[in-house]
Amino acid sequence: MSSKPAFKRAEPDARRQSLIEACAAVLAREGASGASVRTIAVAAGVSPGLVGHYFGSVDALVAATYVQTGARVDAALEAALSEAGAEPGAQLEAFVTASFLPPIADPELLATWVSFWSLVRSRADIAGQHDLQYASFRARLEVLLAGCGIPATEQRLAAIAITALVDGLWLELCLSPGSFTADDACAIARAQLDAITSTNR
Amino acid sequence: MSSKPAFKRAEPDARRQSLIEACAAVLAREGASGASVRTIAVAAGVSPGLVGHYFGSVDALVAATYVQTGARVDAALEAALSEAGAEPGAQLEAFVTASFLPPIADPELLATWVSFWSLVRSRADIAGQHDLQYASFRARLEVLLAGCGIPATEQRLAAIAITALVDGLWLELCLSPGSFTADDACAIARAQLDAITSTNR
DNA sequence: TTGCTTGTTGGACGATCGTATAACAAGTGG
DNA sequence: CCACTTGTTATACGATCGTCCAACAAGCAA
Repeated sequence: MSSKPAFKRAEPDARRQSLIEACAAVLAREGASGASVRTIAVAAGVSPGLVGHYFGSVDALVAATYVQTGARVDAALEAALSEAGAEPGAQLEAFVTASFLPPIADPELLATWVSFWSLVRSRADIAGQHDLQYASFRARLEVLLAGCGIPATEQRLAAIAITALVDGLWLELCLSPGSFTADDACAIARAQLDAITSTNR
Repeated sequence: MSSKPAFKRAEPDARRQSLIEACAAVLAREGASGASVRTIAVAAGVSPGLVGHYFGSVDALVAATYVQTGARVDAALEAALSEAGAEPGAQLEAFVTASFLPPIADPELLATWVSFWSLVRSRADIAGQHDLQYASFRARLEVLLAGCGIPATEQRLAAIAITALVDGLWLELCLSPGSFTADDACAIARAQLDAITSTNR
């Protein structure tokens, strides 16, 4: 009579990935203060010791979760951009409104992102990752703005404005989902893009 | 030979206020996960037991801190509004750009606010206070927009857009103070207000 | 001064935190 | 079928968490 195995071994990368996903889920559900080793381990269906085994510490796991979440967002943005064709205005619009469409407009992803924001001030590694992420986003925006004919002297402020609007809409869509819809957010973003591009045409 | 008193009694309201201020300071410095009874008590210069005595629990203290912080922001916004004169456009501009001037543009206040955002998803009382705060802000904006001649059908989305931009600029001004200045934020906000009001003139 | 009220302290309590590690077992090569 | 490697579990440890409460003392009234 054979009993089923007590656990199943996994590829190191697969196990790391599942721990990261569990960490993101816990951050979304309970926030940064609820992301304990045991809670994350339960969410991943493993024992608490595995967190230390693969990441060394909880802080490192949270940082790795930020890195991989940022990469996932970047990939989704680039995918939306590549489907927009060659017209610069359409590219910019697709890049911006992608934040309000799947897979980025996922409430769980938004909530996880808010948790990262809350950690920026108290953790240097999270702050560093944050700066990288947002500098990259703004730089990408500036390239797209340049393609739309925005003068170089105005690209920086325009990129900051778009980033702020996207973040603000993303935030409120996460915290008060009842106050407006993703379609509202898209319409608002398109209006701002029109205002920016039409004054320099 | 008289020794100095071991502690000094305070008016209940004054003590409550100092605990709230200490809580806000800790939230700004360490985030929501660092806002423990002992840390807050040390920041306030009192013993840990006083938190339970005045607020019953740490959660209640944090909620009270959100309420009083929101009231402080509201008061500052109204003060900026009352100094703007009677012209509707100037009133709207003053109300919006006040978020990037003292006393609202205080890095510590911004950081405290981000901590509240991070608690919305996991705590019903914080979520309720958040909805009250933002519904009030948007309603105030809609009145000012109406005064500028914005049609009733467009007031809601315009208020959402302005709120999002302000929050986004506020957020990034807090998390990445080096990427742009408060003056940049004011200029961006003014540009958005011009875009909104000029299309309905 | 004396007594009373009560704001305040400081520690006890069990629960949970992060981390480290010994014991176990799954999967593989012989 | 048997070692052997190592992914995995489970537990131990000290620190810190939130809450509670008995004891203390500051300030006022008499």
